[in-house]
Amino acid sequence: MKRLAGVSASAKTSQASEEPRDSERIVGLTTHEEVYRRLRQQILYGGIKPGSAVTLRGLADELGVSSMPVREAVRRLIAERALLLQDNRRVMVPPMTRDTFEQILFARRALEPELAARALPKLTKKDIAAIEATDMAIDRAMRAGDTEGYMRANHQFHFSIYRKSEAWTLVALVESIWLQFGPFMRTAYGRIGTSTIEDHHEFALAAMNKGDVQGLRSAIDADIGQGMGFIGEAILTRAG
Amino acid sequence: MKRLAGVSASAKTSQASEEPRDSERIVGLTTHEEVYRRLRQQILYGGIKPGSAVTLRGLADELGVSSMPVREAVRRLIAERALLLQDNRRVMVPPMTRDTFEQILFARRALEPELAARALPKLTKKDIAAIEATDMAIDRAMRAGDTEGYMRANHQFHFSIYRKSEAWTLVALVESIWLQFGPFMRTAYGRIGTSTIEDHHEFALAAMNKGDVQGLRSAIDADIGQGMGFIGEAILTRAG
DNA sequence: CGGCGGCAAATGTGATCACAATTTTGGGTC
DNA sequence: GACCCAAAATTGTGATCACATTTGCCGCCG
Repeated sequence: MKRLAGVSASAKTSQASEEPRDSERIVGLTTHEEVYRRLRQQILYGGIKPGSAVTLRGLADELGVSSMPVREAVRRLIAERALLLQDNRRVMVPPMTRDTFEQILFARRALEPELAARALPKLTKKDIAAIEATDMAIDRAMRAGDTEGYMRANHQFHFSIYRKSEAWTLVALVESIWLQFGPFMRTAYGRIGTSTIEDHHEFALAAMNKGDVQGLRSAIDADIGQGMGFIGEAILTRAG
Repeated sequence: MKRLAGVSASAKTSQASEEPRDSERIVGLTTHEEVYRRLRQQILYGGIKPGSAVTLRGLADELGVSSMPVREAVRRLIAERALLLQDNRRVMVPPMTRDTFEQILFARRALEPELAARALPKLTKKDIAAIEATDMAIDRAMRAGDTEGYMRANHQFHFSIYRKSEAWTLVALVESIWLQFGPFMRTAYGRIGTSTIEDHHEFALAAMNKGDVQGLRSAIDADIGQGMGFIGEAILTRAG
């Protein structure tokens, strides 16, 4: 088995050879790891709508693997709170509530500025240049109205900074938090559009170039508050 | 199969009243859920030493279940960072490093005082009385040198407060953090003994009785700083 | 006596089957 | 036409088997 090669997000897959192609034996990725990463991306960038259900056999058929790796990947995502195991033992993308949203906002402001501050002394000129390039990609996606591209680039912008802190324990906490509001973010942007977004990345980049720790903290905090407030108002006015 | 506790619930009807310990609503327990909770307790209260390896078949034989539920439980604990999947694909209790320890300390101080503050307005007289009783259990365990009893009671003291906040997203984050330093804490206390512990629970209780939010925040923060600093110095001086 | 190679045991991973519980569906009654 | 109940399909859970990789042990050769 182990097809899974180039299956696109929600599109129906084209029939491929059932032979296990060992072309990518270079990376020692297990099947459930691949399934995990694929599902994770779909959730993180809004490929699956909040409230929609996922089934083990459904995912297994879609990805061309047995249900075994899917079970492990789904179990892992449930533990990370990216998926929700209901009392019926059915699995769904968790719907967002006002309470959850507010707590996520608090946790982000408590952790992410700190991560940025820890990363700052370790950022090289090349790192900052790469981050600036990512920021330009964000602008391009925003102007093009490419919601998924925006979300990917925005995620990369933040975590290419945070990862430089090498504070893996805190980074893992923040990654788990992002997984929880990903689908929700997509819904918000999909409804409002990306053209009206105005982030604080310029201030963050300026602070990075100056080595201004406190300025970077403030910029990240402001970016979180602005972006989350933006999408928070956009959706939580109807249900939460 | 499904031995596990001498109770062979045939999964047909909901067997009630099995575990009076952690009072959670346990009705439709699956096998992997039972395995998960058992492993979780062992890790949280130091039943397994940091660095020691666990094997799927070993746990399965020990608990009298097949490897299937163990795989799911272990996968879940890996996702929660309570266990570590090494490159060899072997699973172990993560060893503590100075960096990880410092990040856990930061995250605890960032989140737990807030949880306590959110819980305070929802605490009834009866809740506070129960928390005081738990604190007395802590003292008893401390004087008796009962390390595991102390850890259980201390865990209960903190989380019986935090859970009252009903901020489940934040509580989940903090639970994940506790899972990560549990084994380590046990090692420290086992080496030093519990008789020298001096927590700030009295101050916390006083603040709760007065409804003093800021005082409660400070007490929890001090309790974290003191306790973590204590065990931090105790061990990280040798390796980390 | 110590390093080295190879063979057996142990282990993680994936697939498949069986079963219980839930959901869905279809037909029949009022 | 609405409601209800039974049968069928769907789904999650657990067990077992097969296989590749890793670990550990033991003897061999230097």
